[in-house]
Amino acid sequence: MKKILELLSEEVGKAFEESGYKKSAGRVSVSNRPDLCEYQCNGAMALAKEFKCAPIAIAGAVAEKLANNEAFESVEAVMPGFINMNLSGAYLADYIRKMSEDEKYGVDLPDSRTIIVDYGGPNVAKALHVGHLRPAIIGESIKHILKFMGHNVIGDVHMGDWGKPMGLVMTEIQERQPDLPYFDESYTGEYPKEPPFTVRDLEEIYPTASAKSKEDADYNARALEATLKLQSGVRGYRALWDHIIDVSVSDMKRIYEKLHVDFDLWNGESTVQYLIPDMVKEMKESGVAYESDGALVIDVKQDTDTKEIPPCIVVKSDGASLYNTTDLATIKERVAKYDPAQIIYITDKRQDLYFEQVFRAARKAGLVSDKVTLSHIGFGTMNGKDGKPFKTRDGGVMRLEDLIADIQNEMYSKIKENKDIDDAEARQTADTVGLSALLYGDLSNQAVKDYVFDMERFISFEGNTGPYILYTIVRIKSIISKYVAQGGDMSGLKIGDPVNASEKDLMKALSSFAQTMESAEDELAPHRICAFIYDLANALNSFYHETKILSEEDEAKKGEYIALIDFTRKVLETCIDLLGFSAPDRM
RNA sequence: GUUUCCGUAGCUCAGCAGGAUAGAGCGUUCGCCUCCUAAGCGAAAGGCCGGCGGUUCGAAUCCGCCCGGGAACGCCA
Repeated sequence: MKKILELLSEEVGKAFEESGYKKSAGRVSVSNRPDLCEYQCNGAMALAKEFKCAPIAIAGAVAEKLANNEAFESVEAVMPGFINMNLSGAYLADYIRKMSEDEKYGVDLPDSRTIIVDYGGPNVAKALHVGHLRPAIIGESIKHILKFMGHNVIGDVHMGDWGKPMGLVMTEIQERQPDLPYFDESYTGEYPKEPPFTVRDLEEIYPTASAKSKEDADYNARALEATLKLQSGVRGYRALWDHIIDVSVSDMKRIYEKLHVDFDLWNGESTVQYLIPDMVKEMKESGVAYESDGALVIDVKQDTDTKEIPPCIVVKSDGASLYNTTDLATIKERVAKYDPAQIIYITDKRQDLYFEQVFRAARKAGLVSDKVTLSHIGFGTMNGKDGKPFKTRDGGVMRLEDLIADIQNEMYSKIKENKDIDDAEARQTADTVGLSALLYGDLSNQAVKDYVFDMERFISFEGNTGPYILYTIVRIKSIISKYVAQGGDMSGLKIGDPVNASEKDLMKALSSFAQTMESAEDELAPHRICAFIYDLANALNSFYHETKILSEEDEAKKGEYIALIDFTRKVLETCIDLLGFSAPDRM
């Protein structure tokens, strides 16, 4: 079904045409002067020069043609040449009714593509920390948005499980337990089933190893050697690696679940090892890759470049593969396995240049055709209140699990302060509302920008926050359950024509859902949805205050109100689901 | 140094296929609960949209040059 702005633009476009101008001048937008009108068209002013006449004359002629159009309550030409319009309540309500009956609430799904979203990017050698928050929740939301828009979306966590961090961890384990059979290359027996470390150990081993490698060149060399041994398939190293993966992945799943983040694929850099030798061989044979300073590289410079783009290193001079190698091989695998129309990478924006190199190298090496879109969404940093990257109170890197727990605990205290409810329910509500605070606080910002993590602001029930949105939904749920308890029947209720300004405003807010979803998809921008539901929640709350719903004496009108707020609830719940959280029944 | 992203109210952020008086929230000030959740609603105050030029009838939005901040720039991811 068509979007409201499309429908209005068509009407106005027709009027332009009838007046002897081009139809495209009739583009209608939401008014930026709500005090003057609801919708506006600025097309007359653009035409003035071409037709050498005053824009107001054109606007006047067009407005006249629209005078009896049933879509509008009023159409007015205003100096210097604006066409100001107010919608007829019946027309708007009719649109909302159709929208509410549509499976996708009025969003058209013209094409369905296979899209792979590569997000999360945790490293199995390290515990998930705050730096893993943004890729997880932005990616998850984008995945939901694309699915809603009818695409076949595959989310891949794409773990870092094959690079130097693995070598570092193994080296440190060897330091501590040199007698383990994994390090004895003459050992031929079965390796132990139980891992020689716990998740807690792992969390501490990597930072220790990483620090040592920076100070101790010999240690660093051993780590690189261990990495290479793993990659070349030395049996003991593979067995130890399996333990690391098992321990780490089950812990990751547990934490991602708390964020409602769910991956379709738990692949990693290691997944595509089998493709690397042939891929590298082909690159050499075709001549796209050549040796430079001992490493194998692909030139990715282009004539149109405004800067020097260094070549993409495919194989390091020591023969080991790296991030680039596995990413290229992963592209090859994804194309072969899923034939995607698009692959979207969600990472820190510092990797912009890196992805530019990889994308170019992939195309140059013929790994993907030009039909496949390769996109990189680079997001900014989550900062503390001091404007610097977020740290714990003592300056360390905060574990993701602790961050989630902190916000949920804060929310718990807040709920207990405000309401007298039992602990179990408070706890559960706090988890739900706390998660909304965390996700909304992040996703309501444009992804590329850095943002300030401000616990107090995020958990506030006032302003543009997750809890405010949930509060609005809970309010609706509460009215509806009272309505049902009073004997009201939800089936067969229909939205009526608006009887007051706030009801009409609520409908106008609802009507831009399709527009919102389209821009969220085009721009891969969850914050568009946040802006939309914030407006919608405001419109609902204004309506709530001006309209007595349950005490409405006209039963038919009461039913229409209920139908309208229930539809509002559905739209709000659809949207928060796209953001990755849900609403409780009470709070 | 080069490239790139960002600079909007005291604070945190929207707006950017150019449009009429630049929007929210927080904070500040003032109203509103005999009534469906006041964790709410309404109102006031608060701005040379980093600066200077250009394109245009019209620029926060497009272009150029500056200034300020972040980031990246061959064997990390």
